[in-house]
Amino acid sequence: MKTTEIVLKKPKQRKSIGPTRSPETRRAIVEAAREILTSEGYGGFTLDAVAKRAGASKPTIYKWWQGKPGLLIEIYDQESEALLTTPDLGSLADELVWLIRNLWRFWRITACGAALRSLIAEAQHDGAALALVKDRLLPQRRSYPLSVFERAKARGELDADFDPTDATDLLTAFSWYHLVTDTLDREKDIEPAVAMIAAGLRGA
Amino acid sequence: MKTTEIVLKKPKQRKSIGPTRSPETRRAIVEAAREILTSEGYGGFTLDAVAKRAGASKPTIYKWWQGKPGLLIEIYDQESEALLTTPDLGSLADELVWLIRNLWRFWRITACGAALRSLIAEAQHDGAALALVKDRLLPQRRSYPLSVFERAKARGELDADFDPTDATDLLTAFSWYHLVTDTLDREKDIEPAVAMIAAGLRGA
Amino acid sequence: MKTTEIVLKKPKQRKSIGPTRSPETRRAIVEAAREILTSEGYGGFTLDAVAKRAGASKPTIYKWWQGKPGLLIEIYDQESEALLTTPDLGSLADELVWLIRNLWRFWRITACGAALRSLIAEAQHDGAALALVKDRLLPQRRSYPLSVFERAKARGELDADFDPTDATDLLTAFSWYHLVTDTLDREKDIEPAVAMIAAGLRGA
Amino acid sequence: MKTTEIVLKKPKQRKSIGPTRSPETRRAIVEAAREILTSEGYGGFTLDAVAKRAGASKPTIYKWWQGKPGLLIEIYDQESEALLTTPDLGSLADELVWLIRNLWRFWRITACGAALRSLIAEAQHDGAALALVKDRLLPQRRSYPLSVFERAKARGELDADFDPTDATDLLTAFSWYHLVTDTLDREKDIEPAVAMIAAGLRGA
DNA sequence: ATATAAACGAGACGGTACGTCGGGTCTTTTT
DNA sequence: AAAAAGACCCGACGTACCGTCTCGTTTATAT
Repeated sequence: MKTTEIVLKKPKQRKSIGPTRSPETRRAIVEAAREILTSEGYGGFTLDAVAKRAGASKPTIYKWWQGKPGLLIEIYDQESEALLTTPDLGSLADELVWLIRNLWRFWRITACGAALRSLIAEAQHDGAALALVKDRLLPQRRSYPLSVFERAKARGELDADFDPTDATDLLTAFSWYHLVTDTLDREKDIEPAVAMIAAGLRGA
Repeated sequence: MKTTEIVLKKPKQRKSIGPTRSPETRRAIVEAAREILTSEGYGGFTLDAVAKRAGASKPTIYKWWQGKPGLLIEIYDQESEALLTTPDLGSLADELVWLIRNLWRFWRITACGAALRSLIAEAQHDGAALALVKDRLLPQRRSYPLSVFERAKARGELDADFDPTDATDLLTAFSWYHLVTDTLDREKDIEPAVAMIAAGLRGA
Repeated sequence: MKTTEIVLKKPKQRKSIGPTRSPETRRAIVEAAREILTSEGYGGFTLDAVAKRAGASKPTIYKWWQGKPGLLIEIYDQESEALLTTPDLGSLADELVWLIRNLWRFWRITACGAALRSLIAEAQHDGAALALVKDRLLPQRRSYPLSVFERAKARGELDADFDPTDATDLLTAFSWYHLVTDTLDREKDIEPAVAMIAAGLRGA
Repeated sequence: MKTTEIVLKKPKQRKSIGPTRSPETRRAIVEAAREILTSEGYGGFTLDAVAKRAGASKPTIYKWWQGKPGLLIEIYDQESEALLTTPDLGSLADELVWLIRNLWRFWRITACGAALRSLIAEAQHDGAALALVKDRLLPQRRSYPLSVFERAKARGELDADFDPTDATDLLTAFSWYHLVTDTLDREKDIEPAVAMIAAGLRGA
């Protein structure tokens, strides 16, 4: 995935603001990383490129984010604030479909899809990246569908003591699978999969 | 992931055997790749290392396999011949559990787990690798659980016209998820997941 | 000196004609070598390219010409038959100027200039090439101006026992210098140099 | 020209000394290049070898010297400081003989002979190398015999308005010819050639 | 006021791997 | 017996990122 050199804007030079971390530099780096990730994907996402675009220096990036994975995590964290809460649609299955479709669209539109793909790729050869994914990303992601399951319990679709962990993992696996095979646009696959899982939950 | 240089055996030099592809060289290269993948993982899997260990030349590798992804696919193809057929265990759920457990063990024991992890990683920045995965690997893998579903149909657990595609993809997603998060040893996760899916299938 | 792939004509495939050297193959190889040398220069003159263009195989080239230098020598030998004999111009200096100008033009027009440049380049790291140049090329080249010196003796411009070796070497050096610095078009440099040498010869 | 691997000393690792070019690295690279050139000649002079011996990295070499020709030029420049000034010997011819003999010895003893041979070889297929030779090397070399000609003018051997360019080029050609034919040890050839040229100069 | 300490841009640097090119050798097959 | 074909190893090429290491500058804080 060779990428052409695209320089959208000349970053203005920042200087030290004394012995405190510069929020401006921090913002510029994350922003540059996000832009590169969006426009070039994982292939063009090198720290050299990020530093250059941000008008920052590589040591600064390594100091605060340790490396690629840390920076990617921060991007994911920041941007995932924008993930919408699932509305009450009357049934567990409908809400799960909505939730996953929303997640996929979020991944496609924001830099988070590319960030997560990159993280998964890194994690295959970098133990630290894998640890970050497991310790920082997954717990957070597990909380995303919690309200949906709570509502289903209130509705009586699920037992009150139902543990959503396994179901959540299965849904995550399903979404990751479409992410890494670059098939997030196949939204029609969502319904059958959710139907299968939802039926399983009811039956359980 | 710095790795120490491990040279197990000095490969003898091969010469050309005329205007035909040397099966010995081919074997040596695949074997070397498999060994490196097993002992070093994706991090140490460089074509330089493979060529050196195989006593082969990089141009030969690029000529016949085009690059890393092609070589990885071949390893996976070759080795996956050893995947066992699932025995008749009396129920769909039991057989699916057995099948997935067997797949995970196969991934852990052979080089195929590392190969698939590497392929998935490559596919995140290399379109050609992604295409290989989707066109060469996935179709083949979809056929793996076919006999299990056929038996379930014969048993009456599933309708005769049941299409196993969605269920297979979900099981694949589940396995890939554990692969890329390096949690193939959590076999206890298999049963709940399969139970959910199997219940969904019955309910459908 | 990156060169674009130029294939002027598709060489027809020749087959073995039995236990005799094929004159057609020989011709095709030399011709292909000459063409590449002319159009691409030393930079594009690889045996792979020659073999491909000639529709021949590298082993055939190595068998009959041993390698690049041998092939280059043959090209030079063949083509240098076309070098004109210097006419009687009435004076040694005039004839030497004519001779050198003719040589330079010959180098520029035919493949021999490029061939000699290539040979000189090869000879800087390849002892065999150097030996070929000294043993096969130089003696032959020394004979080129002989008739001019003979005429000068007859005319009385030189003593009867004059040995032209040193003068010839100096003229050769002068021409090689312009060859390797790619300044064979500076014909105006010829006269002053020859004047200097001719005056020296008279004075001697 | 297969060469045996000779490692005389294990180079100590250098680190960056900040955003300034490290003179130590520079020195180490030039030194390594010089050593390889001296011991192996042009045949063994690869940038891989230079980098390895210098304990430097190839990118550093390419960054500062662009490639082989640039490095060769620097070696020549640095080392040619050691060229001796020709003493007053009373006659132009004697001084020219002394000068050329000194040059040849200098070429034989230092790495400059090999460097110049390499440069000439490179220049036959690399336009940039040729340009370097013509623009950086030749002008400098033309100045070498200037003082000799000046003394000859003072002595009255030459007219005050004599332009030494042609004579210098002829002498350069003569020396290059012996360099590329690896006959720098034939010092007895110097006198006749110089005699011819000197006589020509007087006669002019 | 002044010294200290931290943050930062800059970019050099060693290192590893990349993917490619050309050289020279080997063996099978064809004539 | 000779040639065509092409596979093969080797070594070098020039480039891309990686992660680290100063340097010099700037500024808030501690003296």
